Amino acid sequence: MNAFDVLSDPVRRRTLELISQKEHASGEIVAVVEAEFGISQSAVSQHLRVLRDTGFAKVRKDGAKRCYEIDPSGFDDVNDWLDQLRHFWASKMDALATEIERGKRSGNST
Amino acid sequence: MNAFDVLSDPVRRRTLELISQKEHASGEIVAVVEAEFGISQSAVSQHLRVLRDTGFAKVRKDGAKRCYEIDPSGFDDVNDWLDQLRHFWASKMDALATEIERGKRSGNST
DNA sequence: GAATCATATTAGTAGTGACTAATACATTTG
DNA sequence: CAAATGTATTAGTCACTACTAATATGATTC
Repeated sequence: MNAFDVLSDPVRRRTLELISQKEHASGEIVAVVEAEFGISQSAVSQHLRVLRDTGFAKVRKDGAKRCYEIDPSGFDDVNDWLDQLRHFWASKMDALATEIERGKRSGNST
Repeated sequence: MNAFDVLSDPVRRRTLELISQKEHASGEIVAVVEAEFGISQSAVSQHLRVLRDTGFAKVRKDGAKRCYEIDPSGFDDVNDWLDQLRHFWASKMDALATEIERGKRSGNST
């Protein structure tokens, strides 16, 4: 499964949101996702496996618990691809400057 | 279909690569994708529809031809989500500075 | 060491979406 | 207009993946 497929699942995106803020035990993730999506512990565990296997999450053992934290390396392919696209259209589209700058800066000196 | 689902398909990603560089007629896209992926005109047309419907591509009529160009607005959700995640882990992870700066130093939205 | 807690794995199922084949629609050309 | 070109749509099929239920594994507690 490639990086884009990983991010295409809403449960995995929510999980990444959680572990990007701070490390979370599997059980904590299960609690949140179970509440929000209504799926089982098993399902969450399978998603966590995907995140591990694809380099989006790292695990640490803490007794019987498994603590998950985000692993940015999983995003490399996605970032690279998006950057590549932006490179092309940024060099062509000017009327899009607003679009592109949106959310980055509120004033520029050009 | 949401933005992440759109990007999870390799044919659609390839199509976005093509039309991000310059406008292309449907037939040109079909030619490339048919060669690289071995799928039919119909399949490509269905992918183009998805890209239109989700704000990733804009179409212009040119006689019987349909010219597709990229529409950056489709990427907004993806960019926002990725930015949000980066915001959190950026405040925590330091060894990642390189990763984060890459793509920002050019002044583009990420 | 049995019971319990925390998580992972496995087998089987169902829904989604990507595909083909056929056809429709729209435009250009003879 | 008829034929040809260019693209879109539709119906049906198949593969994939997310899910549940059941079970396994592994750590903690009594």
